[in-house]
Amino acid sequence: MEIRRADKIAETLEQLVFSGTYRDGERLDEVTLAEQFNVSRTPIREALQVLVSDGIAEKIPRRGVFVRQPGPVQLMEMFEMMAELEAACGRLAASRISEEGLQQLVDANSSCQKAIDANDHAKYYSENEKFHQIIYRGTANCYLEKQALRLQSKLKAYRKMQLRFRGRMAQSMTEHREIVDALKAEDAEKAAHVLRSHVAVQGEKFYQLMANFNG
Amino acid sequence: MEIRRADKIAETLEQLVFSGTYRDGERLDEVTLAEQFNVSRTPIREALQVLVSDGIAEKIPRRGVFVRQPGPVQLMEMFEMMAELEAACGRLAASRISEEGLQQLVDANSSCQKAIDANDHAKYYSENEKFHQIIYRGTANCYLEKQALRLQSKLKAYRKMQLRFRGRMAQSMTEHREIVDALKAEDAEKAAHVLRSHVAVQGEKFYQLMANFNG
DNA sequence: ATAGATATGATTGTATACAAGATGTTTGAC
DNA sequence: GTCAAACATCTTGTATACAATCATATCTAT
Repeated sequence: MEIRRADKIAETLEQLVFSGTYRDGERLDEVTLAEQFNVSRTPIREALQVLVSDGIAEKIPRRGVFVRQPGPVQLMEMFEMMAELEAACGRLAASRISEEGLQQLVDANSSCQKAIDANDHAKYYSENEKFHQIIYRGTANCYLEKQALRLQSKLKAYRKMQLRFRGRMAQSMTEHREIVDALKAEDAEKAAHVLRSHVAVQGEKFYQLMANFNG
Repeated sequence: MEIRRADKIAETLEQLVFSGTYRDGERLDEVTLAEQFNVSRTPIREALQVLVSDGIAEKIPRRGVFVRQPGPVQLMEMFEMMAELEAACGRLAASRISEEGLQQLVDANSSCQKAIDANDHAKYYSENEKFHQIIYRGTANCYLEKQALRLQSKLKAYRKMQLRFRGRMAQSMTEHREIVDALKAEDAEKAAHVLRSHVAVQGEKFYQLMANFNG
C-alpha cells in the first residue's frame, strides 16, 4: 500500500483539470471522487484543499469546491506578469550568472536549434523551458526562482499553442541569442528588455488565437 | 456554534507564528493543538495544511508539520522580489492608472505627511501601504495586483523595522512624490526605476539591522 | 561496552460515524 | 395559480476509531 494517497490524488486531479476532463465551474463532489479513487472522503478533502491553494479550484464554505480555470483575461494577465518576472530575472542574472550558467544557456540553445531542425516540437518545448529556468537560477534568488517556476508551470499548456505560429520558433531562437549576448555583456537593462518582449509576444500571440476563435 | 472552525484556527495559528509564540523549526503537534483549541484533530489538520500552503510551515510526511519562518537570506530575497514587483507595477501603471487613481495617490501622500507631522507611526504605516496598493491597482492587472498584495503582506512585519532609521520617513516621502510625478508624466521607465530603489532601500536597511545584531 | 535488532510507544494517515447547514420539493394558504 | 413555509434529502464539517509508520528504548550478541 502506498503512502500519502492524498498527495497522489491531488496530482491526478490537477492533471484531470488541466486536461479538460473537468470543466470550469464544475463541482468536485467528495463522495463521487471518493468512490472513483476507492478511498474515503478524508484524503479527497485534503487533495481538494491542495487544488484550492494552488488556485486551480475555489472553495465555497458549506457549498463545495468548484473548478476555476483561468479565462482569457486572467491568462493575459498571467502572461503579462510572466513577462515582467522574466525581465526581473534577466536584470538580476545579468550581473550574477556564472560562467557555467552562461555555458548551459548556450548548450540549451543548441539543443533548441537541433530540435527545430529535427522538427521535434516536444523536444523544443522542454529545451526552451530549460533555457528560461537557467536564467531563473542565474538570479541567485531562490524565492524569485521559485515564483518564476510556479508561473511558468501554470502557463505551460497555453504557451505551447502560440509556438505553432508560422516562423515563431525561428524568431524565438534569434531572441534567445540576443538574451545570451546581453547576459554575457552584463547589460542588465538590455537583458530585461529583450526577455520582457520575448515573453510578452507569447501573450499577444495567444490573444490573437483567442480573437480568431471568437471572430 | 461558529461555522468553519478550521479557517479561524488557521488564522489564529498564523498570528501565533508571526508573533513569535512558535519559533522556527518547532513542531506543531496535532493532538496538543486539538486540546488547546478544544476541537478534534480534523480541523487542526486542515488548518495546518493552510499554513503549509502559505509557506509559513513545512510538512514532512509521517513526521509532522514544522514552523518555517524565513531567515535573513530568504527575507533579503523576498525584499528583492518585492522591489522588482513594484517596479513592474510602476511600469504598467504609468500608462494605465486613471486620473482618479492619481488623485488617490496624492491624497495618500498627504495623509502620510500628516502622520509624520503628528509622529503617528501606525497611521504612517497604513497610509504608506495604501499608497503602494493604489499603484498595484493602477496596473489594471488583477493577477499582478494579487501577487503584489500577498508579498506586501508577508513583508509587513519586517518593513516596519527599517522605518525607524533616522530620516527614513522623510526620505521615503520625497521618493513617493517622485513616483507620483513619474506616473503623471506616464514615464514608465522612471516610475519603475524610482519604485525599485524605493523598495530596495528597505531591504538594505533591513540588512544593516541584521548585521548590527550579529556584530 | 558498543552495535545491531527488536519491541514498544507515540504520531501521522485513513476510514467511518455523527452533526449541522444548504438545497429542493411538497404542501398549504391566499 | 402563485407564493411561502415546512419538511426531506443531500452535502459539508467535525468527531472518533482504526491502521500503518516512525522514533526511541531495551535487550542481546560480539
